[in-house]
Amino acid sequence: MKKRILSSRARRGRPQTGRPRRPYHHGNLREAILQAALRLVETVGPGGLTLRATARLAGVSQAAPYRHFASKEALLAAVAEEGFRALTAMQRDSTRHKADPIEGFQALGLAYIGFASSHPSHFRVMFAPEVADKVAYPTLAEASAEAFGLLVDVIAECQRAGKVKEGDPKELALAAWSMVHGLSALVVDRQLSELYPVKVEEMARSVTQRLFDGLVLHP
Amino acid sequence: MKKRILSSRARRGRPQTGRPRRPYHHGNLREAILQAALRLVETVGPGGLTLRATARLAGVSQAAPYRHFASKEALLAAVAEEGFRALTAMQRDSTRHKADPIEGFQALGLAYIGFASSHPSHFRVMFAPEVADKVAYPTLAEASAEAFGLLVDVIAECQRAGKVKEGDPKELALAAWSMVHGLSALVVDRQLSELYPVKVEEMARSVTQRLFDGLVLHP
DNA sequence: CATTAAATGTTAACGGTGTCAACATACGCC
DNA sequence: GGCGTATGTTGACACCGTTAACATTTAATG
Repeated sequence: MKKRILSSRARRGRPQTGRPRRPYHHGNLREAILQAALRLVETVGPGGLTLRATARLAGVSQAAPYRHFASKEALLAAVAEEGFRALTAMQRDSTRHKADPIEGFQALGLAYIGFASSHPSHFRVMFAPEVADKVAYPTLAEASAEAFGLLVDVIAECQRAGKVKEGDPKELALAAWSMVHGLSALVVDRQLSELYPVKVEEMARSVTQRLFDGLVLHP
Repeated sequence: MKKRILSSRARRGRPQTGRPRRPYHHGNLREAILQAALRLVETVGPGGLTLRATARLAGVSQAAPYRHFASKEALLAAVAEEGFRALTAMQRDSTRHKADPIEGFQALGLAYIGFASSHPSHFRVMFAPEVADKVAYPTLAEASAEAFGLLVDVIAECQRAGKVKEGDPKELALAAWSMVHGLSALVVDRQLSELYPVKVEEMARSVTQRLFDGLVLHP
């Protein structure tokens, strides 16, 4: 039999008529912690995110997050998943009301880069090496696959309309994804800050256009 | 006047005729620590690198690295710089003996992706957000600029030979860099593992070729 | 060569971190 | 009402980055 020491400390005298005084059970801690992590990532960056700081921001004890996330990595995976869903939504939005499928294609790429440059830290978490074992987080893999699917679909549509060259849409999508992901990564990791004092959107348009038209002259 | 306690511990009896027994001063600790960090990064990844583990691997005390690197970030910056120099060398090698400048252009891209996929952790350090303030590490910025310069030069050469479309070489280089950097990042962050069970070099060839020829049909 | 300043390495400590075990409280179901 | 279980808290451990105080070696100066 185990001893039960240190029981029932500081019983509150009254029901505390003012505020109900944050009850012992939070109600929706998982969501609250996710939101706190989101906010922290956007402010201090992915490397600066701390499980303990997240708990403090959510107003709970240091170990409370472990009831909802198996580890810091799992929390980051959840943040990443949230990011892929937001990206997908933003991309879907961008293609709405585009008559020409080619315009939709380009809009998708611009939206990708737009998301990255407006939420750099969130973008970084989505591709952070700590969460690379996405097989361990199936819903994360699914969310990421959905974003890629959008791209494959619009390319196939362009091909049916005779606006894009033939070939496996997935292969073309990989080329397009590489391009916008590369520019996004360079922007997010501040690799271009002094090189090109140009607006990001301008770079994005230029770069995607180059991919559309090609670089090489064929006489 | 300060007390001098704990002085002169364990005087060695003899000059230790066998090995000279690692002297108090290492001789070339900076390089040794850099090498240790390199090895650690390649084994445990950039996030797993620890200043203390680096010191242990180099066989010195935990605080010794601080005589040569101002902080963990500075050590990472040195590792990154080393990476850019290795990348530049590998790229330079790849263009040697290429008669057609276009071939040299493509070889540069393939070498970039080859470096990334054969040294993924090192590649990640080179673009890690922790070292993003590259203004603080001028030699790092210089090493990275040199690699980009290689690309700009070969593009200008292709243009002079009438093999590549006109335009600011730096702008074209940005498109090319984005593409190979994007594919590299996706490979390195294992974003394609199940999507494309194809050899990386095959993907690299396909993707760069798509950039050369363009995606769009112009009737 | 003898002194001594500077460079280089060590030890010990501080606050912070991820994680876990033991414990406390509240919810929901019988 | 009683009780199992989910949820939250406390306290501890090992490890980390960083710094201050101290030790040892090298190099410069006479």
